Amino acid sequence: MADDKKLTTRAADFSAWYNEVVLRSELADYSPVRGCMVIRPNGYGIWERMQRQLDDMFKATGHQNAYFPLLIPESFLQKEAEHVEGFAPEAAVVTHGGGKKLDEPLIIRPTSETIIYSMFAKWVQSYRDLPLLINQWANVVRWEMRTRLFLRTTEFLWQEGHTAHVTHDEAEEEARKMLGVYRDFMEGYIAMPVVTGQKTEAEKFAGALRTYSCEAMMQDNKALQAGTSHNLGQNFAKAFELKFQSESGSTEFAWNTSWGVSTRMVGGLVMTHGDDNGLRVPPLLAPIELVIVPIYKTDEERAAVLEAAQRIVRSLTEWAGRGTERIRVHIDSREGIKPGAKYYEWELRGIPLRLELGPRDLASNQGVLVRRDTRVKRPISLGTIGEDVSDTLSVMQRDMLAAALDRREANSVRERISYDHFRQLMDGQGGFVYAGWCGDPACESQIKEDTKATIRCLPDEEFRSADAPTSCLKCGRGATSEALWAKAY
RNA sequence: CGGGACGUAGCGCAGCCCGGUAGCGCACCUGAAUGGGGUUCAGGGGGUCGCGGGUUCAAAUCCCGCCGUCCCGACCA
Repeated sequence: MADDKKLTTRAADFSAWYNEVVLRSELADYSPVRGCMVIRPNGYGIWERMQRQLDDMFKATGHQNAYFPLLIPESFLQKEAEHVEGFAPEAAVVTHGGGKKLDEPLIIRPTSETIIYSMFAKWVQSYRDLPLLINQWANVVRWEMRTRLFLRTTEFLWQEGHTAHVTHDEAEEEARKMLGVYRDFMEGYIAMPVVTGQKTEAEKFAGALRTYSCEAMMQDNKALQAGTSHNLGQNFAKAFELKFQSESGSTEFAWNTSWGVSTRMVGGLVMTHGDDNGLRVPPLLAPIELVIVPIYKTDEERAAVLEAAQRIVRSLTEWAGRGTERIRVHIDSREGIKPGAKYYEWELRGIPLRLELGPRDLASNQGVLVRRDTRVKRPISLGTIGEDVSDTLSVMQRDMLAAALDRREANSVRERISYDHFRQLMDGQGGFVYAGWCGDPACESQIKEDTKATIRCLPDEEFRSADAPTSCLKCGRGATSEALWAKAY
């Protein structure tokens, strides 16, 4: 496994620290193909748990899974003007098949609006066929200039929801509802607090009427767009003739939404919770919640400790205090590796809890439980280990969210500051700045040019300042809205 | 695509300036001891020196070309 004993510290260089944690905790590796990563079992285990939870949430809100083709005819992409402009530059194109040049090139999907709405058009005739609520788990390809493990890879795994509705308001409600589902998941499972809000015209999805997003703050104070939800209006319905007959007999175009989250969330997890000892995985997403490290000298002790460890595993997996969701536990019984080396290894991989178990413990029917987030050690009785472990995991899940929230608020600026002060801030420590905006795209792009900061979103009411800003951060004219400014990934 | 750095064992690097038997640390394999926070000793395996060409008696080293990676910009879930 890892060769160097210590991790580069975050303070020195966040990027180097991030890459090192991802590689050394065995979440992912570089692949032979430019910009594509290999997701290793440790990373895929976390993604799998994210998938399972989100999938349950999508089903609970009435959605069904389906699957659409990887290859999309080039002409499909061109049917929606803004969409092709946004995605053509980063398209990967298949030009040959069966040894012959294709009449029409095929695009490897960068997103599936076009192919999906072309099918929706066949499936929908009447208002009675609506709403149509579909989700797809898939891989997509976007040929980005620069890539970064999990955050921006050429190929990535994601989920894209696509729906069709009778009215604008119903589509709007759907887009909003799914944004809320994302927020619940990110805060409840990744323990990563987010600010929700609407994207500006400059930042919205190519082809959307309106885009909403979840914005999280990483430990270097930069923003990560962790999920988006779009009200597509009738743009794609018109491009693909997705029409239906209304109750009154008229022919109408449907209203669509699309929404997605990706393997980028794994990167967000690392940059939200990692520390100088490696990764920290929130318990609800950890493939293994508790690792037992046996300690022994003699063969007899080894036999006794391993036997006790197996008893604990049985009692934990049979413990029904969490209903059908059993505690995920692993015994590290590898020989020839000292316990201390195992501690470091499991800490690097971010496993939430460790149980140290040796002859001294067995004598008193206890073990030493160590939390990954705080690294605090505590003796626990083996008699009530199910309750104890389960409770500790719940506390950790809450504590990790609270810590991330505290950090975000400590690095957010809500006082009205001058543009000079803002530039200084963005040049130095960064962070989230809430400030007025006149609504003029010229101010928006000038600020981006000056500072590299962008409007992450126009925050939803819950996140807005108590005293609404009255003037624009840049030009001083009257503010039409409050904007969240930050440098972003 | 512009600016910078780099490519030598699985990983991290030295060697290159000044050409002459390819090295070090970690990891890996074998054996013994060790074992409550990164064990120790002994032995061992593993390399087309990114690729192609040139100069030379001789190239990891000098010259030319190409490819790739990373960092900084423009693009982005």
